[in-house]
Amino acid sequence: MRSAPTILHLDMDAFYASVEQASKPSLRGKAVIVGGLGPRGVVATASYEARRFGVHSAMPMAQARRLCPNGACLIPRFSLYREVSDTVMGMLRELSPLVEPLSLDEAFVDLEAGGVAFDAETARAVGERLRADIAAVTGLSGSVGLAGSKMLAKVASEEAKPAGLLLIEVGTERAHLAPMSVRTLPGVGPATGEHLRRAGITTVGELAEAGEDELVRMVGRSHGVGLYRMALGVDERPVVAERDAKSVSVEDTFDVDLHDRVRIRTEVQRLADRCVERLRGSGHSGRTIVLKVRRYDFSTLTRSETLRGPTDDPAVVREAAARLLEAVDTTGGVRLLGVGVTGLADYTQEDLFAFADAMAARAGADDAAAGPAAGVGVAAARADGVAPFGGGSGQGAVDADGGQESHASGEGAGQGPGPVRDGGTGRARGAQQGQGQGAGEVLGEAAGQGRGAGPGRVGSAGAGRVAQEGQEQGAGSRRVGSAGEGQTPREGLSQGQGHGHGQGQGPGHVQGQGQGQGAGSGRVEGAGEGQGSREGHGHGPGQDQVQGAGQAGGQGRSGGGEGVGERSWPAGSDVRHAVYGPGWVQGSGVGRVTVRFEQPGSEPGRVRTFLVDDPELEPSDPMPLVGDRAVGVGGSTAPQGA
DNA sequence: TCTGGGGTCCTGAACCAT
DNA sequence: TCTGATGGTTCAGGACCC
Repeated sequence: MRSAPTILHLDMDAFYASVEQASKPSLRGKAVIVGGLGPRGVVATASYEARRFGVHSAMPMAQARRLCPNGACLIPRFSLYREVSDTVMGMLRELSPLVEPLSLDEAFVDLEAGGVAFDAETARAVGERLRADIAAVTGLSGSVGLAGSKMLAKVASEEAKPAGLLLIEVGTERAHLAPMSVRTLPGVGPATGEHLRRAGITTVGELAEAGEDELVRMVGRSHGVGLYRMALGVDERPVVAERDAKSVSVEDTFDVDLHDRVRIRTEVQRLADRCVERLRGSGHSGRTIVLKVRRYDFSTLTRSETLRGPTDDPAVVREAAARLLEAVDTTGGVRLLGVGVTGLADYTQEDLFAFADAMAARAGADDAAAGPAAGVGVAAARADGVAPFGGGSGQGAVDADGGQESHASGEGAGQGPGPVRDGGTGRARGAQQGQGQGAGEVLGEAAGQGRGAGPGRVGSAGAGRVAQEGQEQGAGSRRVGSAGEGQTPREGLSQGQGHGHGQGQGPGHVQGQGQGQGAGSGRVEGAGEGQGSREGHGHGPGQDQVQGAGQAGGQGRSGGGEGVGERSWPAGSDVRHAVYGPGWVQGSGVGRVTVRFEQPGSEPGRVRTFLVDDPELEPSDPMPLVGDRAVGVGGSTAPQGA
């Protein structure tokens, strides 16, 4: 505990909602609710105007709408919040090198380390000036807490909200905390709070009186000791500028529970890929793979597996996640799936051991796959045209995915020296030929042709070529790989057809062409390693969007069955109209979208309604917020007239 | 009215090695 | 060889935070 209140905690007021109000003049002074708009969405932040109706964060969005029917419900725009946050954090770093961000809207600053404050008076002056500077630069308000420790500084900023500053003098901590609820203390949530309440402890003062031994007995050693010290106002934790990430994870909650085991398996594969993308993006590899499953009754379970060494190989993570899923009972339905990686290392090593482990786990298939070979592989393809693994390799007929259901099929053939790897069969060396159903991953020196359904990966390492072509017939919104032939009955919209053709060549270099035909709204995205290009066009009432580079397979994400061929315009998202300029979506439905044309700094703008497929209306990047030091977003420059 | 997403930290059980 | 103590690691789950 230091002798002067020189630890500053900044907490931006209703951050996401305030950013929305700053960037949308017509919302200033109005109730704004930011959060997920789907059937299972929850409130991330509500403006103070909305809070007066009882809306608060973590509340189901449906409930928030009932409480505040006239509030503007908007999806979060994290890229914009991040930009604003970066600006604010930059201002904090001008005060001190020791800035510890806790989230986009919150941070500790050690003013003493920055040499800008050594006593209560100078600390208060710095805090006031900071609040004014933030308001001038971003147009937003923040609350500041000042104290001799992090815990007290945070308590102070919470008390100062909204738009205030509170300084807790050193020496007064215990008296200041004593009458406050135990829930004020960090680490005391609903469970611990209830636990303490049942023991007759509701205030911090009562917590201090209970004594350390009693608290340890009640909530365990670590928590009990920490709680007791906090109750006395003792917190020696330093402000730490950089903290290493300990894990990376992605998770998705589904609008409706998933029952189809094949679909669940594919979602896990997709999450694993996204997780690895993030893992690589952060420059990490990781050793422990974690699968998270939340079931229909909201019970959550996790399963994890620790590899012999860290990996950032998507195939290894996919396979580990798939193995973990096998041990989970999903009957009854699944509402959330997640894949994470922990035990991070900031280096990437060739994950040969882990790969060998993964292969060994598929012993049966391995036997068939070793050695110079000419063979046939069969990978399962799913009902919606997605094959988690695929391709063909090895000798003899193999089932690449343990014999799962196959409703769609394709063919793949490869030739040439070098390993061909797929999800289910292990490796083979030498001249090879394979035929597989589904789309998959072919690595190695290979030349061949493949046809398969669903997203997969076709890449070749080394000198070789992979050519593929295929056709797909699918229905409704779907995930579409580049190549394939199959019939893909789908849940959701069940009409429509699509055909895709792809061709690719060369190591890490794939060129493709796509054709789309039909009434399904589809979206095809190629996520790419290497280089390449794909083209696509569509016919009929629906439209396929094709984007992509590199891998011929790629990943696609469906639009979600909102109707045939319709573009989606989530409320709050930014758009630009060829005639009226920049604006934001106020609402959409029954084939129409309502847009308000305004921007930060302008007067509240006019509202116009368009058909959802109006060709003059395009999604766009957020506009910058304010002033000279305004946050630039998405490469935008000065505001442009509407 | 039905509960997001991305994290961190802690605890206890099980297992293994010494 | 068996048994018990001890400590490290892994795994699963819970609580909490923003």
